[in-house]
Amino acid sequence: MTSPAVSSRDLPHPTREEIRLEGVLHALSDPMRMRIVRELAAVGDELSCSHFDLPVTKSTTTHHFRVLRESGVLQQVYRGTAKMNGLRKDDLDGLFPGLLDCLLDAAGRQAARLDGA
Amino acid sequence: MTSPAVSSRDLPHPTREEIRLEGVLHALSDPMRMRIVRELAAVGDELSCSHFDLPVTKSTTTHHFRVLRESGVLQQVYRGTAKMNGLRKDDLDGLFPGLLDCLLDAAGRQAARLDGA
DNA sequence: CCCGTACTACGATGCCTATCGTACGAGTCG
DNA sequence: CGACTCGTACGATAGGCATCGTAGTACGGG
Repeated sequence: MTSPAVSSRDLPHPTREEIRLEGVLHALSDPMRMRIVRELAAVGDELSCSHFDLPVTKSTTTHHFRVLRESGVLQQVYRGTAKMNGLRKDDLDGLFPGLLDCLLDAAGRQAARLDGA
Repeated sequence: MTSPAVSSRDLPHPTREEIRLEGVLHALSDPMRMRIVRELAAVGDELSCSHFDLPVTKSTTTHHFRVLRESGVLQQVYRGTAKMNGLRKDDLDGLFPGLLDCLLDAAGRQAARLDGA
């Protein structure tokens, strides 16, 4: 029960230079995907796909994670059977300083507002 | 040649409370629409639809302006035959402080980067 | 009143996408 | 090995959307 090795299954990621703002905004314009990113940011660590309990099937969950990865918002890596997901905060901050925090803050404000707080 | 009156033709706008982050992000995830918003922010004033010289037909331009209005990014009003467009900066800043400036900055950085500056 | 300008409405088209279900592959543990 | 878990692949479906062209409406000026 040592820490599980990173699998050789490779997942295509855009390089930092390939990340496009419109792609990031499109990825985050879906509530399900914004929810994933918010949870990831709140934890501040990598999370497995199965950690998320989304109101959609697993196929659809896989789809959303792929969109987030291909737009450059997440990095994904297999560890054993789990696929770990992490925010690409450094890359996003490097390209668009402050944007991620701003978006997360905006999402938090809207969530608080709509929850009748 | 007095200043042209505001027409009675009414255009439906969301109230501030009805504006949704996902709608705003979706609206700005289209390069044509981001271009419109950037130009509007740079001028800092209202502009008529015809001021913009976009590489699409006028039908498509109308469509993009409607998406921006219905998502709450723009306010539109007829003045004579012209339809004037203004950023709803106060409403957006009230809901999501700093977000608009952050997005504009991000778009500016990407434009500078891709223009080989 | 007629014309030109500014913008819209509508229909068509082709693509993208969110969702599902089922069948499958990769890895772990007994 | 065999069973179980995690996640993928593929096909289907339904809806959304960016784009166009054409025809039409609203407004202002001669």
